[in-house]
Amino acid sequence: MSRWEPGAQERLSRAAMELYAERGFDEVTVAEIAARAGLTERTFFRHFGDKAEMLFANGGNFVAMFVDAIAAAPPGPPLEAVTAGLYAAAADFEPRRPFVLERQKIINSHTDLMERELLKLSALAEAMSVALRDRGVAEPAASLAGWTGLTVFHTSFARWVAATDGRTFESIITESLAELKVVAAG
Amino acid sequence: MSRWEPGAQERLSRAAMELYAERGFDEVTVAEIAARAGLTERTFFRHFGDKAEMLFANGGNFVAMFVDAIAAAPPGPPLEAVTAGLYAAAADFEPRRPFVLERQKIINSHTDLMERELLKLSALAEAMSVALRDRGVAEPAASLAGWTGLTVFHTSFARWVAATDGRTFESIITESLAELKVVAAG
DNA sequence: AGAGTGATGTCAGTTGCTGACATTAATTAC
DNA sequence: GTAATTAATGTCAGCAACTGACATCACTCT
Repeated sequence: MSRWEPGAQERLSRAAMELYAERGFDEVTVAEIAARAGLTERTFFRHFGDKAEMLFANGGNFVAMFVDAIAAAPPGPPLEAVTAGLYAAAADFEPRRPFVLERQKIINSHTDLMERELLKLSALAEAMSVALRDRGVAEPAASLAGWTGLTVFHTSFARWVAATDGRTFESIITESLAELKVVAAG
Repeated sequence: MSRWEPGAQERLSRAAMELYAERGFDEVTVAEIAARAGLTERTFFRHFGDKAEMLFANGGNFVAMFVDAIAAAPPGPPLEAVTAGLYAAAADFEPRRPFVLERQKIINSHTDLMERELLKLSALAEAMSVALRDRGVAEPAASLAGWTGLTVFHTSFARWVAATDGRTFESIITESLAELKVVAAG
């Protein structure tokens, strides 16, 4: 037993998600989030660097999924290793669809949050590029493949979020990859 | 003759660039920028939406260059229209290299500025996608080509900025495009 | 028992940013 | 030619994000 209710970070996350969904990101103050979590504004900033960060706090796992899949992929062309990462992500997202949609609705409704998301996505592209270089892929191929992976992920994700027909993320990625090869061939 | 010195926006831009370069983005207050420009903090925010925006204020022209080049490109595969946009941008950047490098140094030194830059770049990718759809390119090919254009631009730009051997932006783009085709072929 | 640790609270302060209203040269309306 | 309007700026008051310094106190280690 500790002096305070445990799980402060979790409570802050929940409170923030609820309030953002109820009233919109910039209609909610940090003090309100903290109050609903039974904590103080100052404590909020000890757990999250800023007001937006809580929506991206588990970004490390996200990147690791891609990187691990790339590292574990059998030898072959870089885009195939990246593809392994894409499928790993799709498998992770698919069962969490309701949560992911809710979160994305919040993000898409506010520019600051979109900025932050793009920063995280660019970090993903760079991490994939590094993972490819670790497999011996030279520049500029590694960076191009990393960013191409991001292109496929990002456009496929948008289609998956918008889909109303229950299509799987995986099938959208498969289609996008095929289409990309046609487009890139010029 | 008007009541005040003309060119307030220009003065604010210059003052900000100087101060950001001298002391770093977040060591400079808006009040200081305004004072150096002979204006008031309140006036600063009438010209620029926020402290970062001045570094991206001419982003409209930038996007327009790509979009116009895509619209004007002869009929052909989408990636060739995008390529026309890339070369147009390279021609625009090349003679302004010293300024571009200085600006990029500031941006790369601060996360908030990188976020904003990525937002502008994603707007570029979306604008290119729209321009391609206007030429009759279907989805998802249009989005994939637009974001692939961004991939080539962004990675080539980074190499051009880092280059110490005086290589031209155009030659880097040509090389990146060739490499991209190899990578995407899988 | 005493010392130390770690998560939280308290408080005061800076700064980005906004709304409401005032000012006044230049312009336009009559 | 005077009056009304406009446009760019100034003044002032205030909110909310974020930070640093220091206090608290259950728990743990020695």
